Amino acid sequence: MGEPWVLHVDLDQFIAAVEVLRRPELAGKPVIVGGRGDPTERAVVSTASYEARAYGVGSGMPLRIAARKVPDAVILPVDQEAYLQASGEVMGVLRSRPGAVVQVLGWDEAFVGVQSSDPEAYARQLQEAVLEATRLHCSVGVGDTLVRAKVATTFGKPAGVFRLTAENWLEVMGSRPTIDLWGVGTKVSRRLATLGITTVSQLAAVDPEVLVPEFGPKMGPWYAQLGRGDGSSVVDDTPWVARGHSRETTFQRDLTEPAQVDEAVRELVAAVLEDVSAEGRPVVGLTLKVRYAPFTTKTYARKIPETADPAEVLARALDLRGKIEPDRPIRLLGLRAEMTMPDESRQGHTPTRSGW
DNA sequence: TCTGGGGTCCTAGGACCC
DNA sequence: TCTGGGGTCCTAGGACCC
Repeated sequence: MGEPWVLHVDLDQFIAAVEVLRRPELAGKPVIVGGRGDPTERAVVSTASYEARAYGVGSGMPLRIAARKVPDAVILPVDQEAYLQASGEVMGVLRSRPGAVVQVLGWDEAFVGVQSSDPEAYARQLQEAVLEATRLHCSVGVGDTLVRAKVATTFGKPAGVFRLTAENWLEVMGSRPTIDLWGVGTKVSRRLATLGITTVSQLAAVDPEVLVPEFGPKMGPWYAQLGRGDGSSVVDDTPWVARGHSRETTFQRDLTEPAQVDEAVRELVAAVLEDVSAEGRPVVGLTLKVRYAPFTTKTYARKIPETADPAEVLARALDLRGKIEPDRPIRLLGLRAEMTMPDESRQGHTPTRSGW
């Protein structure tokens, strides 16, 4: 049987790889996938192939900039259906592995809980199975906690296997900046730096209570634990149930007319309602997030009486829309509509931060 | 260079109740 | 007349991830 291990499986350049599979002539070329595939539009890069990354292109970069960096790149539109299909096949392979408990984290990654006396061998067999069934390569992190397995994958890329446990965590991660941790971004790493904490080993050594005044009672101790790589090692395969749904758009040209804003709200609300109704669940909360030019965000939120009636939800949303700066000129860059569903209707688990 | 779109969770502060 | 302190709910705003 062996001891319990957490494996973290991450597909290599997933979206670009799926595109190359159906267009073999793109193999070896710089491929960039983003937006509608038009670099003159406001959009960003979803994924770049390794060939394109060599030019300094990465996810999140404006498509316009990416196109300038790689003049002969092949730029393709995002095709969610195709990625969802491929993702489903990969997850199916993972679930068919002996003794595997699979917790899906996104299109292209999952935790796999196993009992094994040779987790590296298990990981390589898993890679071979995925490759044979889908022709996609993946990297695998092996760990004694979820956090360590997740971070380990970085060192396994591409197509490799890497193990991180309590034993080698500090040796491998100790001198690295805190931003390399899963859950620490630019803002938090900067705030940690003001406390004199810049490396993982410094974070690992800190008294959790010291972080409470800066980050609060939950997040403070959580960051200290993250520095040590500690935490849960339970892989939970309970089906995931969404807490809410949302839609967001960025306008190719800023909106300035109230009627345009009305129309945009109607469209977004209708789109979110489709997702919610597809699950047959009611709505209990509405949020409109407005991106005003130049780059300030405002949030307008309302609890509403539980309802599954689309007309009712739309009416409440239009009422909320009335709060969008009625008394000053409008310049809207983007808009997001969110709906939340009741907690009671959730049966599955959520991969919460505190549950890591 | 100028920043997508879909999610999750945490925190602060005000309102209200006892 | 002046005013404590705890609990809970709600709204707004942030931060992070893929």
